[in-house]
Amino acid sequence: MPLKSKPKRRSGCPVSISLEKFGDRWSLLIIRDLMVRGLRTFKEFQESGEGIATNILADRLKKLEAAGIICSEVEETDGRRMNYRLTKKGIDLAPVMLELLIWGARHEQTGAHCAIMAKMEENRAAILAEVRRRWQERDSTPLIPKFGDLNLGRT
Amino acid sequence: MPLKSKPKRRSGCPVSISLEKFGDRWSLLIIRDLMVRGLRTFKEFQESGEGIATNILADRLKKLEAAGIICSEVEETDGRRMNYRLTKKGIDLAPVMLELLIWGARHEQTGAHCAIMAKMEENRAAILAEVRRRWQERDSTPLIPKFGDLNLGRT
DNA sequence: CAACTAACTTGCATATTGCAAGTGATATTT
DNA sequence: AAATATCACTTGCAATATGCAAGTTAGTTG
Repeated sequence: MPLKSKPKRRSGCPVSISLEKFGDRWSLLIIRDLMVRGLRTFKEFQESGEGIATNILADRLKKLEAAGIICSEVEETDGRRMNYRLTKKGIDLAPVMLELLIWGARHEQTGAHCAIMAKMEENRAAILAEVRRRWQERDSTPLIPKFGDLNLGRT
Repeated sequence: MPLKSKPKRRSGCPVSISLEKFGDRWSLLIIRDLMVRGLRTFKEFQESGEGIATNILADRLKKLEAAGIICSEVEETDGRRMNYRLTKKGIDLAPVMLELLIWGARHEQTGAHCAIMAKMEENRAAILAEVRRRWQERDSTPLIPKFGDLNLGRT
């Protein structure tokens, strides 16, 4: 079981240690889906549009849970379904995610609308507050349904 | 030459696209070293303390340059030496880096001092301004020499 | 010009990923 | 109640990426 088999910490730098937890091609996409798209289940992540393989998805969910970034519980109304959710530690990645989003939208060809991005840069604090509110109230209606289509305040 | 051989974009999401550029275990560490540790050359990165292999380092430098995040030029005083430097696009990753640093320091066992981290959280804007100033003025004295040992304002 | 150094390459063993198919535990349908 | 479907994974295997040690090349120093 290749889970925590490599405890060799590269350095004491917080950036380095953070990257050991979620510095790969997939982890942050799962976190994004939990944070702003309202996805909760294995199947939903799988069909999220990024094309992650099921074995990798299972592995990342396991690692993120081991790292205390997400947690999981069986859905009451359906015993097969697992519901994943960000922990406090996980939702605290919101600022990282937001800055990543802003950088990408500014410097790469993306599917995000300029006007919306401008608004996000102006209102970082408001957006972060909204993300945290949704997390706390378990409000899983998507904040950013796919990409570029933000619903914040009045649409 | 495995450089831009995989142009399959996973989705139009800015986060996803950003991760395609530097979402691996090493790229952000190189960027960190350029941004706050004042490292410039291949050898310095290699001896940076994280233990990156030379082939991987060469590959990442090539990719980051291809992505427009860093640039390189031959040192005038020594023709063998290449000097790497962040571009504007690269220095714009400072907010991502800072949030990554803050998250890691808060949620993981790291070598960072609490008092300093508290200060960083309070003064995000000032720190970012300082990082940008150093970049603009090509001031490469390290802002964070190793880890946990910050020099900001008066020591 | 001989020794040295910086920045890479190369070869090869190992680890990680992607893909397709399969499994087992519920749930739903007939 | 039996058959079928769904969900969350596993497994096997080929392809890719990584880690490590040992070159190679070009420029520099003595």
